[in-house]
Amino acid sequence: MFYMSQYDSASIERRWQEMWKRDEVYRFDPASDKPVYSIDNPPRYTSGSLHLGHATGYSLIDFAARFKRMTGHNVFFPLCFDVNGTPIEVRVEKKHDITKLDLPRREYRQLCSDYANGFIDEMTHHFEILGESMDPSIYYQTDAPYYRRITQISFVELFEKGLVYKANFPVNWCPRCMTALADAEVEYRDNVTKLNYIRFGIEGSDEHVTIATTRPELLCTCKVVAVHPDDETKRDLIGKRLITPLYGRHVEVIADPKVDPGYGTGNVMICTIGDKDDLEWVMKYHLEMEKGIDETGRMTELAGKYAGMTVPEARAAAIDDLRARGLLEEQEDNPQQVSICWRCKTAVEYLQVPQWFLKTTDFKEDVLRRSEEIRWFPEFMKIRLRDWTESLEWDWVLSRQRIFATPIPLWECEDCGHAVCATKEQCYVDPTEDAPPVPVCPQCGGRLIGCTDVFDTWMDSSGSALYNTFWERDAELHEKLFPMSMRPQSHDIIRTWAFYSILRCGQIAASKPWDDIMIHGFIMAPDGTPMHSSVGNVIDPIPILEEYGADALRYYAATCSLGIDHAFREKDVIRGRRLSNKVFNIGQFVGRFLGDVPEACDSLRTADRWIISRYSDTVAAVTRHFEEYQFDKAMREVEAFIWNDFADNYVEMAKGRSDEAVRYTLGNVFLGAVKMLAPFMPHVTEDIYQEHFRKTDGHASIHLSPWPVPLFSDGDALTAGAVLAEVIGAVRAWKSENKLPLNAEMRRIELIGEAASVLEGSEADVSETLKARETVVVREAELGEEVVGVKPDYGRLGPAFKAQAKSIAAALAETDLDALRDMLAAGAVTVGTADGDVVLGPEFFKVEKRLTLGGRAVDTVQVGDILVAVEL
RNA sequence: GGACCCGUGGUCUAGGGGUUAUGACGUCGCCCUUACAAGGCGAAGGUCGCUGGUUCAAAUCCGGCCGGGUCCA
Repeated sequence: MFYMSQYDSASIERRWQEMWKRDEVYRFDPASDKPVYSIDNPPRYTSGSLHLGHATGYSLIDFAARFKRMTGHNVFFPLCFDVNGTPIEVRVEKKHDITKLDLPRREYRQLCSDYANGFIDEMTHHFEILGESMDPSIYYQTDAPYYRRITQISFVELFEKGLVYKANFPVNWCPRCMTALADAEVEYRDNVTKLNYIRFGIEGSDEHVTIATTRPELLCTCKVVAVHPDDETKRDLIGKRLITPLYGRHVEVIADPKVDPGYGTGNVMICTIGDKDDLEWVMKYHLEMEKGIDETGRMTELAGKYAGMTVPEARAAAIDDLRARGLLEEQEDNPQQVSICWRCKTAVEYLQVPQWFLKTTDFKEDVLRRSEEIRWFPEFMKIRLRDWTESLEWDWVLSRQRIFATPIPLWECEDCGHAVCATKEQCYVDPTEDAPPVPVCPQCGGRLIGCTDVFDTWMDSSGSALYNTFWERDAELHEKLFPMSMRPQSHDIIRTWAFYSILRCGQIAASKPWDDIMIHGFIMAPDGTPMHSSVGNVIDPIPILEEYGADALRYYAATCSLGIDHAFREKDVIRGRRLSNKVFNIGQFVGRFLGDVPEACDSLRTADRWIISRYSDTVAAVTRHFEEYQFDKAMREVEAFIWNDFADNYVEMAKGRSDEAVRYTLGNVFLGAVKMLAPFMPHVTEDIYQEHFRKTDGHASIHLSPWPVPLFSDGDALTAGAVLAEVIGAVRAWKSENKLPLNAEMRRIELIGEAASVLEGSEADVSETLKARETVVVREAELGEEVVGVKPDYGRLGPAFKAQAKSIAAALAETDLDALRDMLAAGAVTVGTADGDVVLGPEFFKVEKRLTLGGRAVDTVQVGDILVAVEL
């Protein structure tokens, strides 16, 4: 027979990937009676290139999917893509050098759609070569009418429940994208700007007041000036009126405790509006809102001579004019954090624009309660959701003034502003093209105009648990599938995807969206810093995949524990490749024994009972780790078992055997071990299964075969096996120290002492493994027993004597070895402490003995209480 | 500024009250052994960030400090 000595990942992986696809191995069966395990899989954003973070993240999800499939579940794991939103628009605008105003909506949308859809085939292929077991039979993409229909229907329900309202309210506005942004879409960037000290005249006087501001261009909307009420030096100012420079407007001075007297001059000009503090004051004092900046980020007519300038231009011009008139006293550097758009990084302004809102703040308690019903992995990530939820002050701005997203299914009356919502039956509907459900306004008979706003893309995303469970598509299936089993996602989108999903499933279905949520971290560059294309440290996973194989990359993914970020470690991929190779080679060797594996066996040796017990304990531990999404622990456990216990120890002992017991043991243990590895390394395990086990185990794929169950765990065998491994290890070390090859022949091994009796029956295993002609177990030889050490067992003393343990330990430390030895030989040790004498039985001591063998020309190795005599 | 996570041999990492601290990578030595040299066996290498406290007992629990990270203001 021809054996490949090296595992060739490339050809083997391709072969099984093709088989899985052809045979639809991962197909979800809607008609099945098996318990469902459903995954609210993150639709991959159609941005093209595969990032190492995606490769790792989706592999973690795949581990859960494959495990659940093998434990008898009907797994729902959709192949899906997120095709929506501003990032695609940004790229398309860049590519074609256009803005959203340059093209009819339909054409603009088509450009985006073509661009994004062009990536889908390649991205699907990426999932396949990573071995992800997503099911194309339940495919979806978020820009499709069938998906958008669900988003719209859910909106119709919310609208009908009175949870949607339109308000003229200041929102975060991105002047580049020309759209409103939710708080969650705003990022912050450190920036240094100038703090400008500007003179305001005092009404009816020649004197002036100096005010420090970073935004002189907003002088045109200055409504009021505030000082701190406890600021003695400014008490006289309160109630007076000041004259704004450049504009000559008269504004009142008020006292407000929110003013920081230490910042600038302690005088604050309040404009409508520059930042969140302004906004707070606007609300508190009901200031009239004036719009100094328009939707494109340019100054309005209010700004007078600066009208039409961009914000930075206007700021520079205003400073020049102030300086020219002697109104600018000084400038100093002012570090600040500027709000920026998370998509395009443009500075965000607060603008008052009519927007559609979903009531959110009323549901904070609701979200918190439901998040308690969900099992979080890791648990501490729940705190992030709680903190975010509790800190929310505003409702969710649903509307965006963009194009490539789901249209808001509303029409508004041209005359009275009354809003008409689409009917559920109409959806999917595009109000910019389709007719409203009623011909004219039901209130005044006016003409209805289709809404041109679209939804925030989180409105689509947060409905994935509803879409996946056939909500409004198939009532019976929905009942069966909802809530879903598990949501996997990264920690950065807890405040968005997780939060909005919980919110909306609560509002629409009065339920949590899923039972479990699994949060993974990011993959960082090898030095631990984030990967950014601008830094040039992005690692492309494809060459890694080609060099080491998908199973090796997946091994790396398995080492990434949940919840925290991980630097990429190529050495772990290399380790993964070694493990693939190792397992493949074990398969080559063990395969020789697998022709005839007995159904049962009653002639098991100690070594067999040992490895079966170790195997059974491993199955139990690994299963538990999988249930808790602790893939790193599961992987470590499986790897250590296969490599150390099974290959290094058991297989070495089995080499000289061919009996029924060894065939039974190798067959069962190896099959189960390979199955435990299958979720992590689907290719090499499939290869071994197809080669050696398919006929006997009887399943078309290892991934459709049942998860292993423990056989038995025999405490005595575990102890004996550990001793056996220790003895073998000690003799190997002895050979190594004596510069002997491992396979050096030995005449005789004698295992001496009471403790050696556990190895009775394992003599052949010792001989065969260590190349000894003979091994004997002897309870008594001409032995001398010498106690070389007596140590108090603090692990027993502590619990037994509690507070007294310290003085006992101190007294024992002063007692010499000979005295302890003599007292122990007599049965008990008496020590004097401050509280009187204490009598300690032998159970409180760890006695180190050395056995001696008189008069024989042999080398001896001590293994615990066993003396190993080796004779070459 | 707040919340959360993390500081463990040269590097990365496990362990979350019990006295001999896990493993990987790297280093060194030996070995081509009826699968695997991309392997096996063995060795060296750590006062578990610092500092108080709780406890009979702390890498582990608590407080403070230092350092790194993430999310948010």
